[in-house]
Amino acid sequence: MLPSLKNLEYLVTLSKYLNFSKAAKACFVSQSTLSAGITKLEQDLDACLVERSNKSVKFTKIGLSVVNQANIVIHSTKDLIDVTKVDFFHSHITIGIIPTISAYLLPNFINNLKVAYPKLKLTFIEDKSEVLLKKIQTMEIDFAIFAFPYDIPNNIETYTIFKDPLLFIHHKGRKQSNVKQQELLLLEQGNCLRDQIISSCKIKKNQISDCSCSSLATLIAMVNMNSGVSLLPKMAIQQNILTPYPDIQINKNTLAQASRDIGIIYRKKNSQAKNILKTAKLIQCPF
Amino acid sequence: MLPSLKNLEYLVTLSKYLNFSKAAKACFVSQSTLSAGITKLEQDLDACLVERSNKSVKFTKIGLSVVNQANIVIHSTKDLIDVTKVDFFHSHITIGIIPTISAYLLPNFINNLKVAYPKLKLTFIEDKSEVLLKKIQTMEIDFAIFAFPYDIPNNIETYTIFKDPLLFIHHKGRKQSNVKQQELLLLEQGNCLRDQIISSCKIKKNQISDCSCSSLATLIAMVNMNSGVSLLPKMAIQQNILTPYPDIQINKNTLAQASRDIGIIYRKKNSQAKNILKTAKLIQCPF
DNA sequence: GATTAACTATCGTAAAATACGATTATTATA
DNA sequence: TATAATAATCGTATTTTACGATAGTTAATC
Repeated sequence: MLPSLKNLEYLVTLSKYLNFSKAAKACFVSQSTLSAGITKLEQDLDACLVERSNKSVKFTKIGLSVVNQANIVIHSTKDLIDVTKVDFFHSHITIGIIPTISAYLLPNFINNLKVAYPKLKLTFIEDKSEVLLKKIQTMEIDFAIFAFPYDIPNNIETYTIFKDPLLFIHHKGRKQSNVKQQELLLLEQGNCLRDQIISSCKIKKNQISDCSCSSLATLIAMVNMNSGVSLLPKMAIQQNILTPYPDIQINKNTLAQASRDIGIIYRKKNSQAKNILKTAKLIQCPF
Repeated sequence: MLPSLKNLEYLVTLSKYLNFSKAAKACFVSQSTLSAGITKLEQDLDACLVERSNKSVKFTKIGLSVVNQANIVIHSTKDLIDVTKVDFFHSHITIGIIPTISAYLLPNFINNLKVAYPKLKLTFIEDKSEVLLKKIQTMEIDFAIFAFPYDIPNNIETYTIFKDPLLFIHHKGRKQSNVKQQELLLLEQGNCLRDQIISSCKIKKNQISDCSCSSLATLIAMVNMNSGVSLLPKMAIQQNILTPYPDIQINKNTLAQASRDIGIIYRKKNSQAKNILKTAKLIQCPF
């Protein structure tokens, strides 16, 4: 039978004092308890560990080996407690982030993290909202930087940090102010920004162009060619994403008040929720 | 608080099955017991280890670390059980032996041991009976090869193997048959053979020579010079110890029936007593 | 939207382990 | 022979552990 840790501790203490009463005192138990513990241990291990007389306590060879091994067991158990005391800010965390945010937020965020929590090790995973959501569920990532609105399951918590306006962009040669049929360029299906633009601006289906882009860069290039109009997150524009395209104009009034929310998601049951929020507070609005 | 080994095993099993009911079955306990065990473990460690839902069991990072460390603890506990299962005949034992026996008995004994128990490692300690007795008490040696009679404390067990006759030796030029005053050469005080000769032969004090020897070799040399007479263990003579001394004669009749007993001593409480006796049975009478 | 199936948590009770204090037993020493 | 030191044992109280039954939760199905 497996020995109990407590009895192993009794044995180790006894090996130091070689006296049941003194060892018992050191273990904060009665002499009879320690005596019974040692006896129990010998039964569990089916071995004679200690030879007692009223004048001396002698450990057998096996007893001494058991003391050595017991020390290993006790120390590795204490290590086990240490393992649980790892501080979040001294550990390694994995953060998900969607591509339409990543480039505009991360540089500053990483910087802030390095300053605030220099021991925190980071891994970023950039993927679509849907994929990140799954990885949150499977605990592959600790939290994800998301854009809302997004349909969030109710075991996931959200925390919004700031509002990111979506600004109307078009070629400077374009004169009309309303969006024509098939004119609105959007990212591909499955990209949350696409859906957010549609819901935020009450877009009609027939206004959306047949052609869709897999990245903002492509989309901007197409607007620059006057293949259509679109909306861009303010944080992207702020990052001078339009500098190479002097022919694109930003119209702050058309489709006004369109916006998405930037924030994080994490599992409601995550025991590190507080620390995750502390971490998320270092995400800065770039404008 | 220190976690219990059992609960650690529950956790490790749970990490394999990721299902409380199945893990419980594998541990041969009820689902409620395993559930309570995991909860208790989390309390003991003051950490969230597992996130349960009706649909899945997920280990937290800390939970996974604890599983790893728990494996170490459990395995080192099982090693501890192995430690107690060390077979006497695969271990290292230390045997005491007195000098007046050593040379005549050991070569054969060691040979027998090597054949019977090839894995048994041996250390021999050669010293006076008194010293060996102390080392038996302190468990420095497992048993000792002794010559009797000897005053043995009653926590020590004796086991006699054979009788070793003590033979009268004298210079061949010597004519008389009784032992004169100051004629009997003996080993120094403290050597058990001295006392055994005195008690076995009812020697009178005035028969003992003033001169005493510290080894049998010296004693024989003195007999060879006709400085006195003495008694020699038969096992020594058998070993051709007298071959270099053709002037010494052995008188088998004088002081006849003088003898010592050869055997072993060991602590009564020694849990390996049976194996010690098995070992001792390989000590052979050399004649 | 009710039902089912697959889960884990919880509750009450029974059994087992553990602890304690007092006592007994042993033995070396004064 | 008495004393002092020490470990074992005994009876009782407490704590822990285990179990079965039940409740509670949630995703999937009808």
